[in-house]
Amino acid sequence: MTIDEQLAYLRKGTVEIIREEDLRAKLERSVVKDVPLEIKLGADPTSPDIHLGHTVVIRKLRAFQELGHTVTFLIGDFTGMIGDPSGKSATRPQLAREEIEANAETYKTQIFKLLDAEKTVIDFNSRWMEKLGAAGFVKLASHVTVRQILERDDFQQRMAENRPLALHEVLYPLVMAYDSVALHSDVELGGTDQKFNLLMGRNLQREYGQEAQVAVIMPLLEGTDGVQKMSKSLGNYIGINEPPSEIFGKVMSISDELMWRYYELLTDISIEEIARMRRAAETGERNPRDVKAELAKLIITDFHSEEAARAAEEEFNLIFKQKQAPDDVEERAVASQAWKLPRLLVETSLAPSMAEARRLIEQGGVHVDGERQTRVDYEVTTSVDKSVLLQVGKRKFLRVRGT
RNA sequence: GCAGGGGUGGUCGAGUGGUUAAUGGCACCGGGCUGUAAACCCGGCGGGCUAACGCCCUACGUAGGUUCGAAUCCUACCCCCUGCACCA
Repeated sequence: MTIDEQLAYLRKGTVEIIREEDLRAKLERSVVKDVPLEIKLGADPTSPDIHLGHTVVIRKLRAFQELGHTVTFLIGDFTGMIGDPSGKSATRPQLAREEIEANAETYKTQIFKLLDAEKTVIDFNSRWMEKLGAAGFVKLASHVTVRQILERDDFQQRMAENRPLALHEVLYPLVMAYDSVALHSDVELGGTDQKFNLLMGRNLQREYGQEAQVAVIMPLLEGTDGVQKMSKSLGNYIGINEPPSEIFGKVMSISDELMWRYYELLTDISIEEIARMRRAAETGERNPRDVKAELAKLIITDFHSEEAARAAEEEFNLIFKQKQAPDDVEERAVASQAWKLPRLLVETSLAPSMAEARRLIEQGGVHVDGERQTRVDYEVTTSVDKSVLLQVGKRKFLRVRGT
């Protein structure tokens, strides 16, 4: 690829590249000197469950990797010990060394579904932060003024709105920036929420006499609700470790508008091709539903396999097109007896409480052997000989058999 | 420490002695319409017992108190936020 082609490839999906001229220069130099660029991506060690939102930037990391550059997946175990600045919840307990190791392993198995394990460096920022010591830290802090730090938008807002801003939160960007210095990072990737931190890295690198890194800023992926950013705490996420059928279902229920966004940020399909598909769907040439199913399969293929994707689609069609129960419903053993339906639902955890179970039944959300049951005094007799199929809502199935 | 403001259900936020399990929004759950789209519409949304009427328990920072009756009044305590702080 020519430099221009590389730039175009790297630009796909980005919100901003600061600065693109710098990136071009770095790419050119890399070719001339035959030295790969150092690409950095920081990760929080406290929640190693990766969802699709995280994969947006990981995919971009892969793009750099494909072009032959060195990518470092930096686990912020030191910053993690301080705590997340944006969360106002109680300070997180310090992670033990073993927990961090365990989380790192979890990260690896997940990110290597997208990245080339052979060419990915996993590092920890405690490696240099711990060596720094208090004196070193103070010295580090002297490179940045309070005014510079307070320029950060969310800091300003919090000051203006009289909301709390803890001192350590102010130090957070400083540590992140120092990571770039320690790694001699050429490019750092991050979401739009990281813009300030990435720029701080540039500033600090200059302070330390290094060439400033390029900040490649990716959008924050909207969650399944299509409005707020995808996050675990908002419950609008699709985890990459979720079972294929789960991913399929979640993707199918996103809005059509959001589907295009997912195509752009979560697949390798080109912008032009996506535009074509969109026209086809809007003119009725293709059913948007089918386009969405394609997307679901592509995503599942990334994290599971093509077969798993096909199987998930089949199961989905069985349940929702033919309104049948899937083939492989989990079977649970319960005592052989006559059960009051609400009691049975609670016993099998299909409902969290008796009150909730009654509600579900009365509202028509419960089927027994395919028959809707709306009476809370309905009785189900379980025995060893035959299993009974319970369905709660549209998607929860369970077979019970007496012991 | 001092001054002021504040702590209500998953969340935001009403409520300042009684029909308040606590208005309303959001989130969530079930149903309907569909392509399980989205949007929209209907219903629900602390828990236990009951086929049901209904009964009971728990809940408005914590602990006491006043009262026939308290989320609402009083006392103490805890926590959070903002401001003050030096020279004087």
